[in-house]
Amino acid sequence: MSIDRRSGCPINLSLEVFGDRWSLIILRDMIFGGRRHFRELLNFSLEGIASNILADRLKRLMELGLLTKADDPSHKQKAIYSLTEMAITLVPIMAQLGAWGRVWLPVTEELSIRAELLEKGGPPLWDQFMDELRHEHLGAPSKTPPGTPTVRQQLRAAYEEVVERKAGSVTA
Amino acid sequence: MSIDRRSGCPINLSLEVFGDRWSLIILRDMIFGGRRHFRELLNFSLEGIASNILADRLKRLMELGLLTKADDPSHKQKAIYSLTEMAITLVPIMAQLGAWGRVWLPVTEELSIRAELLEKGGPPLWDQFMDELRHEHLGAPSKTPPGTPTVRQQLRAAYEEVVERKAGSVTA
DNA sequence: TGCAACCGATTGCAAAATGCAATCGGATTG
DNA sequence: CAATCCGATTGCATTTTGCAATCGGTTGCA
Repeated sequence: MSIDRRSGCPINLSLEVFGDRWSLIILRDMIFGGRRHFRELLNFSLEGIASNILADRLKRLMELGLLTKADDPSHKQKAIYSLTEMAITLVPIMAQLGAWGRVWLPVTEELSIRAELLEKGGPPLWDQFMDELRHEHLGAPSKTPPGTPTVRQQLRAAYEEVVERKAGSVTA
Repeated sequence: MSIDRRSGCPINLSLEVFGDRWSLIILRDMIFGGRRHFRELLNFSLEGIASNILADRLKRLMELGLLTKADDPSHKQKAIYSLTEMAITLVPIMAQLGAWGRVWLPVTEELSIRAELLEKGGPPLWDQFMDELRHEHLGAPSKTPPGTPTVRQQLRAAYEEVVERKAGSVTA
């Protein structure tokens, strides 16, 4: 697939890649949620994506060079989707989108804590995260010293802490 | 208008605001192109937006709080569209989108020079630009010392320099 | 060996969004 | 007073979206 080419403007071309309601959501779930399989993306989707749309977008994202697909050696039917470098470098865009949404839109606390952390961490944290994604998806050597919590672990821990605190304040 | 609320995730909510092919294009033309009138947005649109879609998106962006509309005192039929603070703070997102598109997509040189400048300038330049937009659209006092070229002037000059150079290299 | 659960999709269909072309009534300009 | 410009609106065909059901094959378990 090649994109429309309405114009050669970088913002326009970026919009032609993910100027729809689902492409960036799928990439978000892969990047921040660590999803790698079709069913994970389908069943754990917060927004309730339909299977035909998911299939269509995965295909499109592969054709555009943002994802690759490989067989899962442990299961003859399973496919493993991986982010390409092109998709991994979306992290700063995701961070800015999250930061903006957190300020201006009716976000929930538990779903925005990750955006807050990512914003506070700034470019150094984004770089560390991208490095981890390269390790996870491209097999690149990891630069983070062993024992250090990964960015995704930090984000997950913060999320769970909020969920727990909110649950506690109701029952306590 | 209130958005769909598929989920309270900031990235999802941001996508519900401008996860379509035109909303961000219109905002881009207002932010970087300085467009304020319906006809300017319609006739100078690189991507060729249709008038019904433009009308629909302007209405939607107003309902979402990204734009305001006012009468043009010089012409009883003219409406002046202004960016709100909510829209002005999209500048970092625009910059990141431009930077990413410039790397990964088939941009043209003259249309990506502005993205390059914005990327090189980084957050300090974005802040200066947002300050100018606040002055232009919200009537805020300008912090930039008089005599300093505005960011939009710098971007425009760079664009025209490329266009001129490319035209020269053909005829020379 | 049988069967339920799971795998990545595909199909059919209705509803909504998109995009194009023509046109609206009023305001302004020459 | 005619041509042009103003911000839209209308009609209509095409495309995209989203939901629900289902596909053929694989796997895990009794």
